[in-house]
Formats: sequence, structure tokens, C-alpha cells
Amino acid sequence: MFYYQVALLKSSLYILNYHSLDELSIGSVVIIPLRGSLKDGVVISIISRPKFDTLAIESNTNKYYNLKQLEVAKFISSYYFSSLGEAISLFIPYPNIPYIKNQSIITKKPILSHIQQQAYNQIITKDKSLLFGVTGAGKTEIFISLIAKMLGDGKSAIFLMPEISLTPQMEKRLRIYFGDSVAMWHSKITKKKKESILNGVTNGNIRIIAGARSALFVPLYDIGLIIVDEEHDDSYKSITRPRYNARDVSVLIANKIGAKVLLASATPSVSSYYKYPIVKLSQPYIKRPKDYHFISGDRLNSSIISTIDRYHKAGEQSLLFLPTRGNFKYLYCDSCGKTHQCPYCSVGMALHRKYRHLKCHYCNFTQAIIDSCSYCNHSPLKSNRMGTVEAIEIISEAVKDIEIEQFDKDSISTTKKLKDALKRFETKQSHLLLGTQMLSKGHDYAGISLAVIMGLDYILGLPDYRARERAVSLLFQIAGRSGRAKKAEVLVQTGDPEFFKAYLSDYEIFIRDELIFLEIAEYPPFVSLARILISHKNEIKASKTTLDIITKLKLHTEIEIVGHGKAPIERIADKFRFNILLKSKKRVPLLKALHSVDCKEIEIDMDAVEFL
DNA sequence: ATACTAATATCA
DNA sequence: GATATTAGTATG
Repeated sequence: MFYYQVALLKSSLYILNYHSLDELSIGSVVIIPLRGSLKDGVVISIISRPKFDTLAIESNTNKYYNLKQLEVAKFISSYYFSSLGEAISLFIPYPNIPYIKNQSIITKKPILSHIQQQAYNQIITKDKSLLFGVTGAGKTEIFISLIAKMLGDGKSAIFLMPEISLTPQMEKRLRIYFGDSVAMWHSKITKKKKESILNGVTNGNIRIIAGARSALFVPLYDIGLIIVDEEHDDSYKSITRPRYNARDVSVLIANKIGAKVLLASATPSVSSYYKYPIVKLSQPYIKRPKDYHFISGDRLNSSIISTIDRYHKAGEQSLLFLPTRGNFKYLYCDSCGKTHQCPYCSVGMALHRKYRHLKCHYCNFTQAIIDSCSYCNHSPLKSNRMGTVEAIEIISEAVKDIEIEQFDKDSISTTKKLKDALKRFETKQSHLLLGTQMLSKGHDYAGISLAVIMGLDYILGLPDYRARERAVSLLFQIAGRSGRAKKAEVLVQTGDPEFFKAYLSDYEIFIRDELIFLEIAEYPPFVSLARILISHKNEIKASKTTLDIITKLKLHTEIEIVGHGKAPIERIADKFRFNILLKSKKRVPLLKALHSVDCKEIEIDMDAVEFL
């Protein structure tokens, strides 16, 4: 009889013990009984007979996790505070059949400019590097050359992008060089398609996996290179357990399997700039100067509208960025000043005019539009904050014959809608791209002569130690979308133009300044930072739990409790929320302290990027 | 005392 | 995550 520790897949449960008459290898995916039903588990280790009676493993499957996958999963579970089963579940197991592979594939290669070739030569000698190159400097050709080299060496490669919406465009470019040896992988790929891709991987036809976070966990054979494009993007951080950062885990995996890792961005994160060797790609193909203009205020005012109008009249296309999402508009009362809030969350109910209802963006509670104040009964209610929908209405009214493309999560919900919107813009059927974050995410649009950026002050004011980094990087990303083909104007709305002006010529100057600031203020990358989120239906209980945890944490002298209290969003889905923010010069004591309070009702967010 | 629901503990 | 167990509370 053999006894085993088994981690349960997709379960927050800790490791359980089972027995089997068969000798099973570590990493085997097995079926086990638990409370009368059958579950998937993974054999973690062989143990001697436990003191209690065990149940028998129901059956073995023909899938297994290899030791490297298990090691990485163990790290993820202990560093990001999830169960081992949850961490292993990120990975796709290997099938128990031999891989047919390892032959060298010769592909087409792009022709590199002298500058690109120099960058390539530097990257090829390093196991980790950060490619720092402005938008349009030709990073993609370098990626392709590196991947081609890997295929030539009989290895495979992973290419990560922060968002699914970026994959179609990159797929096109990769297919030109790699044809069917590249496959796209993300959560929207159908089960059937995924099966066929995994087939392709085992029979050696597919050697490159490109896609979002989950692409990192596809069981490729002999991975030689992991590329993390737009590495500064916070979308790489998972907001559900395990709360891992795919960029950081990429570096870890590359280390473990001896692969090369390349991070890349036009606006690298301050922390990656600090941590990794930089390869600069400074000269854009074609140097296009940009004209920056600054205006004050926080509304869509006449000077913004008249500028858009001027460009439209001249037959030029524009882009307008708003910080807040689609229908992010609240109802508020002119008389008592209160905002109409969700009954279950301490956030305003967003007005969705298209569907004529109010919706909570946190718990999806929906109700009909109300017309009098629920506190003082005053009517009518007013709506504030500019949403994309209202901005489009205002501009359509003011600018004659302008066709506007709403470019946000509410309207661009599918790949097809994205493609269609970009197509209309490309063929000049539409003249203005108006949207949120999505506009900043590396979609390629040629021929934009004017970029208008609103709401930077709102971002600067967020309760986040990276607020400045987010604002400046956003400005660079949006500005980078314009002037690909000709000289462009960038209109920036902010109350603090001096702050931004200092950095316009070079993002690196900002990074250096920010590093000095972060070192003095003792924030990452100079310390480790973690957030504990406590949430409970009963506010008193949540508050008490918070204080209990703090008492426990105070026993640990090597960590600092930065602060604690109600979360900026006090209540979500009828649960009261409290935050504790912790930091430590050394990562190990912080992890140790956090493991000492690890309990079920709380969520620990290591290297948190969101503080709401 | 009993019946029901909500909160909590436990699973090998 | 599902479910057995316990605590909590309304009811007669």
C-alpha cells in the first residue's frame, strides 16, 4: 500500500492524504473521493502511513504536472497566498504521451535596422532584459527575430500581452513569419480550439504560444524564450486568487527552466527599470515631433471641442481619452449633495442611458432610474462626471458631420466589435476615437493628428503610491498613439502642467525622479508591499478581525504597518471592507508575518497594484 | 421544547 | 467548494 499527499485542483482546501495499491509518480493527476463526490487532485508526495484511516485514490489519469510546474506552483501558493491546488490549477498538465519535437524550424526573418540589430545583439547575450523603446521604434521585429532564433535552435517560445483585445493584431504579424506554428491562447479561446492547440503542441506543429496571462501556463516543450510585451501594464496582475503577477512569474519560470526572458515597453514600470538590465531602442523609425499644449479644468470645455472641430474640418483624425469608463456617471442631489448609491456597495450607481437603468459596477445590482433624492426627496436629480456616452453626445452636437467611435469596455465587448471599429477608423468612415484605458493599450492606429487627454488629475489623486507613474505612463502611451504618420498635437488637460512638462522629452527622466522619490518614501521596488483585505457582512466583526490581525502582526518587528482602516470602497456586495497595508525592507519576514495570520475570511494581496 | 435558518468547521 | 455540524433564533 502506498500513501500520498494530494492537492485538490481548483480548491482552496489544503493538502489531504490518500492511499493506493499502485505506485504513482509525483505530479500525476488523480481522481479522489471527498465527502462522497469525486474530485481532481495532484499527487504531491509519497508519505508513510498516516495515523488516521485514509480513503483510496479512485483512479489515475493520463495527465501529469512536471516537477518544474509543481515547483513554480509551490512558490506561487506561498508567495501569493493561495492553496497549492489553486496554484497548480493555473497550469495545464502534460499529456502522458511522448512529444514529437525538437527539430529546428527555419522561418522567415524580418530585416532589422542597425539600431534594432544592436538591441537584438544585446538581448541575445543576456538571460533577462528590459527592452525600453518608444512607440513605433520597432520592438516587434526584434521579438520576431528572437522567436525565429529560438525555433531555429529547436526551442519554443511564449509571447505575453496584457489584454485579449491586443491579440488579433499581434496574431496577424506573427502569422506572416510563423504561419501555423504560432497559436493564440487566452480565456476566450474555446475549449475545442484549446484541445486542438494542445494537440498541435504535442505533435510538434505548434511552437509559439501568444496571448494573455494564461498563455504562460501552456505545456510547451523546451521553452527557450518568454516575451512580456507592455510589461508595465497592471493587467498582468491577477485580481482573483492566486493573485499572481504574470510578468514576475514569467521571470521566475524563465529562471527555473533556463529560458531567456524579455520584458518590453515604451513606458517600463519603475520597478522593472530598477531590477533588470536595460536595452534601449531610442531612435524611432521616423522621428515625428509632437506639439504639446496644456489646458486647465476638468470638463469637456469649449477649447477641447473647438480643437477637435478644427482638426475635423481639416480632414484630420483625432483621439480623446477619458479616465472613467463607459457609463461612469452618477446621479446626485443638488439640494443635499448626496450621490445615489448602490444599496449593497458604497459606490455610486452608474447611469446607463442606453438601457435606461442604473447599475452598480461592483456587484451588478440594477434598478430603474429614479427621479427624486432617496435622502431628502428633492427632485429632479442631476448627473455628474463625464462618461463616454455623454461626451459623444456633446461633441456630435458641436462638431458638424463628425463620426465618433466609442472605444471602451461597454461598446468594445468582442473582437469583432474591436476590428470593426478600427476598420471604420482606418478607412476614415469615423473621425474620432473616444474612449478610456483601452485607447492606451497598444492598438495600432495610423494617421491620428490630435490626441486629447483628460482626467490626468483624477489619476494623480488616486490613493496609490504609483499614481504619478500611472498618470505619466498614460500620457506617454496616449501621446504615442498619435503622430505615427505625421506631426501631431497633444492636448493635455491638467491643473499641474509643470509636473508633466518636465518629463515630456524622455520617459526615463521621469523613472529616475520617481526612483528617488520611492526610495525616500520607502515604497517598492525598495520595499516589499502587501495588502490585507478583510471583508464581512457585519461591520463590527470586520473591524474586530482587522484589529485582531494587527495585534498579531505587531509581534513581528521587521515589518511596518503602513496603515489600516476602512477600504476606499467601504462596502461591496453587502460586505464591509477593511484594509491593512504592510511593508518591509525584507520580503521573507513579511511573508512570514502574513503566513502567521493566514485565515479564510481575509485576502492577502502580495505586491498589490490596486488599493480600492 | 421544537423547527427552522445562519454561521462555522471540516473534509484524508 | 460542498456539506456536516453547531449556534442562533423564532415559534408555539
